[in-house]
Amino acid sequence: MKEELVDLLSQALQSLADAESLSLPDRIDIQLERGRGSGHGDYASNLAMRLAPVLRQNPRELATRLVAHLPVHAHIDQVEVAGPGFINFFLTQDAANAVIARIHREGREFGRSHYGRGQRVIVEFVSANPTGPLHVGHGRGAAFGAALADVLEATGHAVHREYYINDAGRQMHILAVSVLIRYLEHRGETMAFPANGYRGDYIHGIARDLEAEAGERYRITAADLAAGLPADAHAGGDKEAYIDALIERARALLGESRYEEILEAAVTAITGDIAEDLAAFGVRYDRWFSERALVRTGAVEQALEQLQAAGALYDAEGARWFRSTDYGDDKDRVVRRADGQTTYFASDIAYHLNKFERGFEQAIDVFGADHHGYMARVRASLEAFGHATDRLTFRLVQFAILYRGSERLPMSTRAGEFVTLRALREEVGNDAARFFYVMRRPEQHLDFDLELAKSQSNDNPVYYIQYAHARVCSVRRQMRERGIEHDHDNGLASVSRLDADHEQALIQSLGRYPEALESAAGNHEPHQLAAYLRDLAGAFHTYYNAHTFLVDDPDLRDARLTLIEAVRQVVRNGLDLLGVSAPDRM
RNA sequence: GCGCCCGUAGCUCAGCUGGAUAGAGCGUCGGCCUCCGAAGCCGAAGGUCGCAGGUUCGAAUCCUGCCGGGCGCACCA
Repeated sequence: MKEELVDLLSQALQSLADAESLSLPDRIDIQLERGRGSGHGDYASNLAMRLAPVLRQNPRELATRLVAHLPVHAHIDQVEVAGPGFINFFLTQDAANAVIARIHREGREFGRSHYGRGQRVIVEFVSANPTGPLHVGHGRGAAFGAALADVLEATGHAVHREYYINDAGRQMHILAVSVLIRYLEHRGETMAFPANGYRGDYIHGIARDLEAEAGERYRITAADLAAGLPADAHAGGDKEAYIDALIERARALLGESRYEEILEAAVTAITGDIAEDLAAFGVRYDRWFSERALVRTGAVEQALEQLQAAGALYDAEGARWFRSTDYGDDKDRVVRRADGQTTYFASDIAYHLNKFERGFEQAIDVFGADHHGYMARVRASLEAFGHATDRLTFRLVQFAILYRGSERLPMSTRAGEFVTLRALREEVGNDAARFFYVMRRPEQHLDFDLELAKSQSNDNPVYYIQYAHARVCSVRRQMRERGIEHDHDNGLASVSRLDADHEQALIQSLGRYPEALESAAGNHEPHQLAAYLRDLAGAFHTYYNAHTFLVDDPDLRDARLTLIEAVRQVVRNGLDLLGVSAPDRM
């Protein structure tokens, strides 16, 4: 409908220009927006106001003459010039009602579009380091990324969901020795735990599994392991130096292959745990992309060579640097350390290059807000490769702060007292968690109140929407109990009976769904969909309270039942994209 | 110090990429179940859109500068 109106306006404009021999600007962007209720029509255009200064004319008069040149259209009931020069379109009731039939015809497909024109887009999200279970902060990235991917897919993008596993580098070694020490403890050795180690309970679990599988295979004595190490932090030393020495010592004592086994076991266990957690949260991926694999295949070296060839690298202070300041970064970045190791950033460069080499036209990175410093440097590297930087979009997801009522819950990873995503899901359920995570703009800090998410009360927005769905189902059950038949075809034929204000408002709301979805996708803002669903549910509940559906008049009754079934369908379609269930009863 | 994000009702937030009287929920106050689920509905009170400039027909929205808050600024990942 929107497109048709744009078309009509441009015809009118042409016709007016011909009649008055006006010289129009080359490009005219005709904008149409939804009238926001109160008497401004279904659609409004500001065309006359935008054109008035260019043509040196009064906007209202211009609008009036434009309207006079508008072709007649069956779906337009009335056109009005209002305010400073808006052209307001009022659609006929038939045109508005047509959406009901369309919803029933398209069912689960209703709202889906080709807006994205099949564009290949890769969405990378969560990508938490495999050093421990996901915590509540990651949960937001998961829910947001999943909803964004689904929304993009629904609007005609070819979406690929990917998790980048940072399974290379120093932190993996810290993980390995953390597991090793717990393992040795279980075997009766005693040794102070490194200040810089991972002390979460899950480390014990991995150590125990390792023990069950391999028995004494990794047994070394604590005394051997501790021999010649510098002082750790609690002994007044440097925790970084200590743990690095510990890693070297462990590798030497165990030998490279046994050491690698421990590391492998630890990474596999944690990655598996993360994957299981996400799957249970309804978050699925097309691929888990390993950083180590990237290093192993030489992709990192290749990327560096390409940068070298482009003259973007230089050596200084014993290390090799990427001249990212040439591309807008604050400072240049090390890609190869003085010890010869490539950095995490070097892998990241190769990884992003790889995304485009795989043929994705758009890459979207969903990052935690604490990673915002990366945007400039990653973008810089792509620019150095000659890729258009607008092909890479970052979405920063702010932290979720947990509350229990008014009490703020502390969260810290290293200390091991963090709240896991799993614990959150168990406490409030997947539906509430998924919805709460995406109901706010991602840039907005999220206050996540556990009590509120759990409460089955009217201040919980998840239930409000789900309840709309359940209520329709309930009406259906009631109908059967009373032995009433719903003649769906008659309902469709009788939609003109839906002339009450509440019904028209509800129909209008239903008609907005495809646009809401498109806007959520286009702006990468799934929360718009959440907000839309709340509005739709609100319009439905209002209608429910104002009118009885199961009336004696069969035409009216069928029409109303057909209408609320359409509501049920749209609520369900929308919730589905957000990963929230649409229960038949609650 | 530099960079990114955020300041909208008492609280938590929308505001659709500049439009016509700034909207929800919670909370407060007052109403609605012999009627399809009250997990609901109706009404009232509550705002200088952080502050100051600028851009233009028009600014919560765009630009600049301040003020306040969060988060980053490693040859860690």
